[in-house]
Amino acid sequence: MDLLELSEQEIIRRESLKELRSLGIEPYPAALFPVNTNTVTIKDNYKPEENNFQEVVIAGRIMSRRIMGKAAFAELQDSEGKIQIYVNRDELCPGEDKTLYNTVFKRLLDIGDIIGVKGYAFVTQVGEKSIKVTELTILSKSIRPLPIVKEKEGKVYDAFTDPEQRYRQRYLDLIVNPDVKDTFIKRSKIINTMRNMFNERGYLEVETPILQSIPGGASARPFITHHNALNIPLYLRIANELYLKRLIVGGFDGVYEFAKDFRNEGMDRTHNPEFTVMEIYVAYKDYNWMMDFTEEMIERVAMALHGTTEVTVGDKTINFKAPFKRITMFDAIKEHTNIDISNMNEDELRKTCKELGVEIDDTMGKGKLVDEIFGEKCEGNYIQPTFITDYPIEMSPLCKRHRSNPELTERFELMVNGKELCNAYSELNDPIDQMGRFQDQLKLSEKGDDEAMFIDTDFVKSLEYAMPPTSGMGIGIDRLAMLMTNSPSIQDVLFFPQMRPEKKNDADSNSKFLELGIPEEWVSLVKKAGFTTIDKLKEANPNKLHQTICGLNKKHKLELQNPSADDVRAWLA
RNA sequence: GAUUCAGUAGCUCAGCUGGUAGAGCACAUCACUUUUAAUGAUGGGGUCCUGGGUUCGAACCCCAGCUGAAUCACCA
Repeated sequence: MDLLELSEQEIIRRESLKELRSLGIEPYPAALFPVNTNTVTIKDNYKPEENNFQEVVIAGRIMSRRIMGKAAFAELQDSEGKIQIYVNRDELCPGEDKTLYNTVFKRLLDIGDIIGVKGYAFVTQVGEKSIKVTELTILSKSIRPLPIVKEKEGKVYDAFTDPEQRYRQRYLDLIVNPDVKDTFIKRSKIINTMRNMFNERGYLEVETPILQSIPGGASARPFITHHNALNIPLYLRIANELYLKRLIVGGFDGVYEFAKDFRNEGMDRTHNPEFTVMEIYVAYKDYNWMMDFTEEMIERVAMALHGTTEVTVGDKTINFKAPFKRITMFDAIKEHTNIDISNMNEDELRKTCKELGVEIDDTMGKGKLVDEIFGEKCEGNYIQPTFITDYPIEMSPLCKRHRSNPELTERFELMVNGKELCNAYSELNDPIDQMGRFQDQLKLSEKGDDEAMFIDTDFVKSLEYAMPPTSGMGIGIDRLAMLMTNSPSIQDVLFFPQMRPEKKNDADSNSKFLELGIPEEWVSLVKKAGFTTIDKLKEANPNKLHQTICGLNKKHKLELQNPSADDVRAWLA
């Protein structure tokens, strides 16, 4: 790294690093550090009258410092929280040599450094539980300044808020914005709660292929890649449904997977190109059973996270207490439009869409028309958890026909806060019907629907060996996490949301500058002056370049022998 | 994809009608033994996102681009 590319603060920290080493202190020691407790345990359990926590060893990052002469306070942050430490010169350095306090602690350490301390708990005059430090070890020196966030009485000053920096440098976000950590701890708890419930019931957690030669199980545009050895295209999965159902054919009674799926579509507040879905399939069940199972699961998640079924989401309170409201799709449309579409044919549906002002196009079949009406007129109204049931058959090519109406399917979606959260079926296990439905998808595809499903003949073959009656359910984990943590954007529940790559530094390599006869020690100065490429340099005014780089030499006290104006002209010739 | 807004010091942000680049925190030096957004004094720190244009003169006006955000559209 070129010193001239660094800010003043970074240079000072690098010099501190050298000075530490010259004092015989390794800023990145190899040995373990024997931590015996943590900040929050001390804060929660220290009682001065019990005189406990009198030999504590903790480690963490220095988040603030208040130095006054022979005494200093600092805040140490570990994975659990923060605690104040008190460093007194004569307690840290009982002998004659006060270097560790005067030089190392006061001057060479910075906010952001990771240190270990040994000491004992006490309460300061203003009543704050603190650790008096008797030994101090540098564990890792930070050479880049951290964003400084200050806080007083719950009010945050100079918060680190720029979304671009927060997402690109999530580690900084986690260090300085403690609530962020909490969101991800909750996310993990959601998954664990679900996993525990499934395991209690004896269902098996499985893994299925992410690279698939036919991207099946959903309607979406896939990412495509290439396998060199096989010389075939492979797709990143858009769903894992067809593989999990093969496992039910294979004889497992319950299988589930927390899966990353990938869809090559737009990105916005609720869509990331890769996202997490949990899908579960249980043999000998139907979608009515699955509704009971789903509401129990979600209620349990809410209780595990919040200790109550009521969760605040934006300006709304959502109650996840089971049972949830259940309504058929046709009844939902009737409720919100006063129109009964249950007996309409395709032309009548088109007419109805026009009357309702729902935008449609010629590629849409009957199912898609119904879906459009629902999406436009109903979906947003279901704030409290609501099961929408019995979808038209055209929209659900993997779902079993309704037991009492062959135009419909035994399908439900769970709507919460106006958005779809779960999708579930009594799974289609009639292989001949399944093949016919795939062929209908092919027709839709020929009609221009670029999201119609591919035919997976191997999956149909598996059904021909007989799959037990099965119910399956999928739930978007990111969206569930958004609801349960009151996060308005999917980016807030993904550690590393997809971002456009940062623009590249287009500087030419130093060797190209050397070829022009520029001495090595001057190349970085030329770049610092703004001439980062040879092309830019060729257009430079030699006199101005000469003055600029000589100025930089002086300014940064590099004490190089200045080149003559003729030398500079020769570089540009 | 459309529209709007934003990009200035390590961080958060000012910057008037176009006239020498500003503050707080952070950093450096000094003072200070229980502070807590510590304090006081002094000081250093800038590719004003990038590239063009207009102008005697651009952080500011115009054009193009990059990145992000919001709204809408698309999308199980």
